[in-house]
Amino acid sequence: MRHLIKVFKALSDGNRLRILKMLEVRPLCVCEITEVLQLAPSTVSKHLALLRDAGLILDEKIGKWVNFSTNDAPNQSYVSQLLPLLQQWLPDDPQIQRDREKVLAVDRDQLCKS
Amino acid sequence: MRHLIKVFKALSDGNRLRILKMLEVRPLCVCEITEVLQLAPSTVSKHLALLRDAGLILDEKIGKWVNFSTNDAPNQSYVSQLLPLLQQWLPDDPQIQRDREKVLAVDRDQLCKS
DNA sequence: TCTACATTTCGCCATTTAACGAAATGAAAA
DNA sequence: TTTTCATTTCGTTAAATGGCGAAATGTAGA
Repeated sequence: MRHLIKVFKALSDGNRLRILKMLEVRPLCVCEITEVLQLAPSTVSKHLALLRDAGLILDEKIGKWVNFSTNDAPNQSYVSQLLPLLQQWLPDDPQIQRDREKVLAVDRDQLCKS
Repeated sequence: MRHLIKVFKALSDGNRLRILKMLEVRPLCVCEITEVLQLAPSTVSKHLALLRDAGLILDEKIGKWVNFSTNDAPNQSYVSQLLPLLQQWLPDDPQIQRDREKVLAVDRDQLCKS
């Protein structure tokens, strides 16, 4: 039960839901997510750690950046059944739509230097 | 998105998950749930209000008692897709199993007078 | 009407959570 | 090696959360 609670807790925050819906578009690094959510990098990092610990996302270090992506082939059954549901939810949410447009416009190399 | 967050928040507490799994056995009143969870009635009432506001359970006042039951025909799509998943989860959790045995043993008329 | 009692509401307290900035970490580039 | 910079960790603060007991609510039965 502990793991299930951890998954639901991870899903019960608006900013973390926004992150998951952004990652449906493509993998992202911390500074890209920071730009879209307009939060402090340390805050975004904490959200991502929570999502990772719940098994909802994966992180892969590539050079200077860490790429975060949705955990599409999870061995945990909770996540493998919840992620497809989440993918079909909130398609018309204006906040989510704005986030996704921003994701498409964001360029990592331009963004992260400033 | 607000409603989805409310549903996930309602699901992200151990005692509320225990309540939902108990209600899979049969409808229950506050004092029966109080007996199984060993919490104060006011605390249980608060948990139930949260689950009701999320659309996960229904309440029906019958005389002195209020019967709570899982919302099996919900018009909200989140709940209608999540409840079947929850029903197939945690079948072997020892805590959940103990709760269900207690539910079967509890007698409302004997219990609530004390 | 008066009493009993299941439930809810209110006020309070301890813990958790989400946010921030500053400092630490670690890899790439100069 | 030294600097740069993406990311994480740490410490702090304000708000949310889960718990309790006491008081309020409302219905059933005497």
